Amino acid sequence: MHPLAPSVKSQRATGRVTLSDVARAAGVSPSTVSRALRGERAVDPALIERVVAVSGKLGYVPDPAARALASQRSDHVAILIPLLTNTLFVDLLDAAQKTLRAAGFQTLIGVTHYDASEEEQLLREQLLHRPAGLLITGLDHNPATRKLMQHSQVPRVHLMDLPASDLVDAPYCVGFRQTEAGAAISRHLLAQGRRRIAFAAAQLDARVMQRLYGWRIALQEAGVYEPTLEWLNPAPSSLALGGVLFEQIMQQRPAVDAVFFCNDDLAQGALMAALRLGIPVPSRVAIAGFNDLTGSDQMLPTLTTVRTPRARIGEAAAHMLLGLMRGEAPAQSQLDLGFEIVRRHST
Amino acid sequence: MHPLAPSVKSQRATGRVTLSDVARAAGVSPSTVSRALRGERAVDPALIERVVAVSGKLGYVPDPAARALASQRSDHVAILIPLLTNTLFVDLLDAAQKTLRAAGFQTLIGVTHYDASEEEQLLREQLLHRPAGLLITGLDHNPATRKLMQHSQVPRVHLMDLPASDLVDAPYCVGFRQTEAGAAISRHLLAQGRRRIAFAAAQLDARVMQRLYGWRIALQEAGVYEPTLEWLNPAPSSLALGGVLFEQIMQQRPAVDAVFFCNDDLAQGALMAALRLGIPVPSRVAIAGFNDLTGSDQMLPTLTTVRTPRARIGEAAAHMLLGLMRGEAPAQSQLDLGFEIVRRHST
DNA sequence: AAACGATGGGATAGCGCTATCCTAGCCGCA
DNA sequence: TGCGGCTAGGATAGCGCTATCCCATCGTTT
Repeated sequence: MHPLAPSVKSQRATGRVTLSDVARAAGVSPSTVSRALRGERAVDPALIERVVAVSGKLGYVPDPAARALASQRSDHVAILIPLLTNTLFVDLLDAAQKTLRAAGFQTLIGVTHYDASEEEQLLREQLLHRPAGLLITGLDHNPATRKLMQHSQVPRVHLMDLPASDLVDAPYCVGFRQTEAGAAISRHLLAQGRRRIAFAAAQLDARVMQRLYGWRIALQEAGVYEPTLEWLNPAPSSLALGGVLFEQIMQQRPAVDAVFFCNDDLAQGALMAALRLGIPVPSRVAIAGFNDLTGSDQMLPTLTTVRTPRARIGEAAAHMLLGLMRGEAPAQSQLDLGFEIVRRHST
Repeated sequence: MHPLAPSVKSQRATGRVTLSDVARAAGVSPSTVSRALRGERAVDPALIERVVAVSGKLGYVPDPAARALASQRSDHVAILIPLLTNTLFVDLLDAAQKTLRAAGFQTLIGVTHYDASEEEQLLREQLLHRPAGLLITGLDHNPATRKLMQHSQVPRVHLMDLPASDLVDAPYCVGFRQTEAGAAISRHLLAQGRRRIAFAAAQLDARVMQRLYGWRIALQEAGVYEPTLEWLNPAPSSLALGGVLFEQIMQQRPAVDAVFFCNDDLAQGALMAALRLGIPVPSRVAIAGFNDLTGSDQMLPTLTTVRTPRARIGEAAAHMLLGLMRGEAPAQSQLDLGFEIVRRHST
């Protein structure tokens, strides 16, 4: 064989098929292969075809580490969510991950456990990998976290939450109006003739507080607002806690004729407690939840709740992020996907 | 300033503090910094101290991409689990992730949705990133997946499952004996005087089938095994399906006096269905579940089940993997963490 | 006709590390 | 005294890409 026509496969120590191997086999320069494969700049269509064919034949797969090192940008997308035990976030995550994977991105998942400093630490670790994008739950973050995001210049989309008003420098976000949803379900209870409507919540994150505000607004509008009907517990949300809260409310405020729980797991726990205690729902007291989680349609009675479009939020946010990563400006920086009152038998 | 004593910070285009910067500032070679920081080979303790101090002062953080490219090994650990909607796997994941993070590893999570070819595809994508280790659920994988694992030489630990017998070439795994657990809960039902015990299952993965075998063994031992009492449904497991299965069983086999559901969500759905249908539990029929998931202690009646040590499995598997990645051989290649029958009021 | 920008290709210098080889110094031993 | 083996540091060649600069070839303009 002619010395200037080496064999197709290089004899690298690692045995990996590299971009140079493809270039040599296709008879073009590495630059051209790189450009052809990434669709960067203009490349002769015939060359693109040849390069693609050759790289397929050789089984060439780009090395993410080399790419990240050279371009200062990886194929990772960082995702920060509070919990994995709330199926809400799992649905969100699943949808986002699916969309991102299809576009060739790997997701780095960070679970903050509703802890701002853990969030900061996780973000810091994720940013080391120079993620191409960031999906982060909520809009409230500690100053260090905000600074990290600002400084890193990584395209990002916030999930679940929308800013109160249309600020000029508001970040990109996809979600729905938590306050309105809280008000809507409260108005539903009011429409059922309920007047002493309690609000019970745990895990008092920003979104829960917005639901509280919505409840307040609806009750104030109806002239039945009473501050002592707020049951706020900072502990993590759970079925058991829902039962406890419900029992407390019934004991301390027997006149309450409806309870709006900020999350379905609490409401489900309350329904179980009602069964246990023999308190008829909804005749004696109506119960409403939030999120329409798994099992809410299986309760006895079935649970009236607010269906939140978390899967669609995950997908839409991922799409918006993909656009941002390509350098496109999204049609709108805030995407409101709404919510839906699901009327069942508990109200 | 003397030309041979350049300023501490190099003027890289990226502005990043690099290992060379640290080396220059500490007056040693890059090799020494690299070794000192990684604890590789023997380095003079005084030098280590100096290097650590300097790198701290400069705010040096190693670049994972450069490291991965040079060493052919990243700081990622790939994790493959079937679902995120089953809290079982969430607990597993949370524990594993926590342990791995503490050791400086990033986790790449892949959700297979119980699909062998999706598992293969996910693994393929994850292997591109040259993970330092792999945690994978179960022991049953398609040939391509097995080949990928074999060929990649990535240290790995299998989760939840243990091989039937102590094979010589069995992979490392941490879990418990699913068959024994299935037999144990069945024996518990037998001990309660139940004789017509049905087995109801969905999402028929390998572990569910092992529980079925356990149930068969226990019932055969007691001489009450009957093949027609097996209710196997390949659909995904859910509360709703549990209710449907329970109703079918009660309708078609009214003499059944106990049902062992392969997962708690099915059992919970059955309990709700029983309430709805007015079928007294456990007096008319006992109900047992598996995994002791969230809410099982809140049911009416509370659900007897098998508590599985998934958090401990996640943690132990992560520790075992950390050892393997350091090149250590674990004390035992199979770690059985057992299970526990939780007797509550449904049996 | 000369000058010009636009187009599409190639050459090459890094990106920031680790792995490998090399070497100076030291000890122990014959 | 000499020599071999060990120890602990340095020098340097990659790892596999991308970004940048450069250049030849066009077609277009004044």
